[in-house]
Amino acid sequence: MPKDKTTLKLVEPHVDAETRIHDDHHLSVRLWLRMLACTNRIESFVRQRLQANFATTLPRFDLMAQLERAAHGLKMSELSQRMMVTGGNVTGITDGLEKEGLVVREIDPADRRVFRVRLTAEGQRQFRRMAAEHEQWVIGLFEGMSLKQKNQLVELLGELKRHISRETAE
Amino acid sequence: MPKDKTTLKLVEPHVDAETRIHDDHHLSVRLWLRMLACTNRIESFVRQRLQANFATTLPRFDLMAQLERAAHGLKMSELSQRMMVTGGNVTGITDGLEKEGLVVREIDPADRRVFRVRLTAEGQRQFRRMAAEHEQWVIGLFEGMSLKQKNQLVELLGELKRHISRETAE
DNA sequence: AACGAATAATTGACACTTGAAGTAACTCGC
DNA sequence: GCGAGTTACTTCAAGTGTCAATTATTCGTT
Repeated sequence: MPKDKTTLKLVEPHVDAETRIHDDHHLSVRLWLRMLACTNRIESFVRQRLQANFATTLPRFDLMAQLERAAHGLKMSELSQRMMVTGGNVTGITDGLEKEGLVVREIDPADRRVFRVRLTAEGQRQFRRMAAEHEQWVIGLFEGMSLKQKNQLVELLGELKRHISRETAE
Repeated sequence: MPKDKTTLKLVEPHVDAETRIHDDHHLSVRLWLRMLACTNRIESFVRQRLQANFATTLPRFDLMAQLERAAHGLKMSELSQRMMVTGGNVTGITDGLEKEGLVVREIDPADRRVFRVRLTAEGQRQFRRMAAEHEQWVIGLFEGMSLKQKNQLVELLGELKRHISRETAE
């Protein structure tokens, strides 16, 4: 596990992934890099807060978030799908959380290949504390946007997501 | 380096980071997770294409992209800023690219602490081939969106980026 | 000129991620 | 019931990423 203390210094905001753009680039590329820049900023902010306030990481938080709403736990493969990462990855993250007593692997009597992963009581407790703060961070980051702007963004991104799904489905 | 061949199988599109959302979540959190889902899809698409078509990776591509527009090369620290990653990271990626003869470290006579990193001729050639394709991939992914929608998104994300910069600047 | 502080880059420890290869368990058709 | 193919999970190597500590150099003050 990493350290408890983090400086929270963010990268210089004046120069970033988007700064490279010039007029000769196409709109789509500019859009993509701007989206990437926003996402990276938010993500790195959340990572640093999780590290500083809870000594944990985004993947761990993400895994616990998936489990929190699954009353009967999730299979490793379900976790892998929902987190959009490979199975080998889930194994490692689950190992870590299990070692700290935050989740457990339970054997599925119906199919002995399967593990059902569940939050422990302690895991529940910890996750709820983190989730509450996490929500406040996100709300804070989007605070400058009006309700209308946020709704527009949700709409447009929903549209984008549909198109991308088609494009990347082969 | 990983293998040349990639299956290009993307994660099942039916279940992803956003699927966890329910009505009781706040708009900002929903917005954030939707943005993250879009970005992750695009990023993983681009990664897989870079791997499959050029046997390279996104960080390498990113580093070369920074250098391409810098006639006199960039210092390691400048690369670090523009790529929004730490210095130690840049050292490693540069090592790899240098070993493959795509970039060179040149000593700065004015300040002997500094390396100026430049693309080699071979690096230039390779990058230009990759960049051309990369642009087509991105254009393809955003193809379903109208010009108006794309412009709206660029605008809204620009707004968001400004707000985030303020929030995360401490 | 010499000292201390600041800066540039590297290194090492650790975490996350992927893709490929391996093991165990299940399913289906015969 | 048995063999082939599939599925669930783990393991491994290589790359990416962070932070903290180290080394080398430069700058600013005295």
